[in-house]
Amino acid sequence: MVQVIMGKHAHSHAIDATAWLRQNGLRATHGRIAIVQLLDNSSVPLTLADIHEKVRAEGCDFATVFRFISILEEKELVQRVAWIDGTTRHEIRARDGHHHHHYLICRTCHKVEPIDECVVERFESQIAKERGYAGLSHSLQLSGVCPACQKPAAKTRKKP
Amino acid sequence: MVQVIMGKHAHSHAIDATAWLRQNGLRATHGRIAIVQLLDNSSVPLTLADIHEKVRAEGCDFATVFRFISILEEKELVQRVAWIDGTTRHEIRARDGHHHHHYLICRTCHKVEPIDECVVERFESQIAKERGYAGLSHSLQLSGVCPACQKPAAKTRKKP
DNA sequence: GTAGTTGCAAATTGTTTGCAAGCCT
DNA sequence: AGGCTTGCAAACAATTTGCAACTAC
Repeated sequence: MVQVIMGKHAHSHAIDATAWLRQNGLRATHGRIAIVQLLDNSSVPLTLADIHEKVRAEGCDFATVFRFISILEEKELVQRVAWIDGTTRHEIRARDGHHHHHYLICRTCHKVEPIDECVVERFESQIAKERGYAGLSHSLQLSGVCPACQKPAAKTRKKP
Repeated sequence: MVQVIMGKHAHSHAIDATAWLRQNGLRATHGRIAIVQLLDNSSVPLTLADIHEKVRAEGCDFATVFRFISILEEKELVQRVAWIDGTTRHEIRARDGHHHHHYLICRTCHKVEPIDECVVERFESQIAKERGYAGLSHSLQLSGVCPACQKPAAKTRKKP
């Protein structure tokens, strides 16, 4: 699991998961609705295990999480993120009023803070022009040791 | 495996792997020397499988690669990189005359080009100051479709 | 000599698939 | 009703560990 510090873009208005699914040509089942709501409410990318842990209460199997996330990624509604700790995570694509952002991760307690600014965008267009690449996208993660974990007997410390 | 375009920083002078190991308090065994030389010569991060493939000829087992890379990462001599395709890769940390760089990856043919400039560095110190993080490092990858792959019958195209 | 390191193989963990039963439209 | 979706369990793949033999110092 992942500790989260809510960024400015945490939003109180959940999307209507059922409508969203139908709009995208997907059947609205109990488990899928739970998964979509979870992704929509999370300000950080989640692993399949994270998602399963939260929706198993609804009787939603791991295989369902796996297959449904695969479908969402094929349709490019969800994006796969290679996390610095080697896990593969998944986040819903930017919706209205959300722009994409990056993450600051504590190497000790694994806390994740979203970073709103994106310094890379201008650089990206420059590279596109100089090297002739099309459809550029990027992935940026910063990691370091957070203030709490810099104190000797930090209580937040976790396993590698 | 990974296709590589050599960047300006490809270097002909290999480091003395044995000396480097001893300087860092590590025993210089046959397998370790081969692994260090390989990492030192590569201009892109490698997976454990990539490394094993190259050093198995020296009779070096996968478990040795796994454990030795873990040791190097604990000592922060090697850095782990979450690659865009979900694989975990490893690269030796910047040495004299090498500054760290980032990568531009073609989503079609998987070609990797190093990028020398780093736009993130100034931003990094700003974040360190604002949020009190120590020992910041970052990982940035750009991906897109290279000029060759934008042509209809691109011969360089590869499997996803 | 001795502590650290290795190869081998097994254990563990994570990912993916097949299939009969169930649910959405 | 009918096809898409699910849960379960098994298959497959990747990562990690135990241990006796070996090697560097």
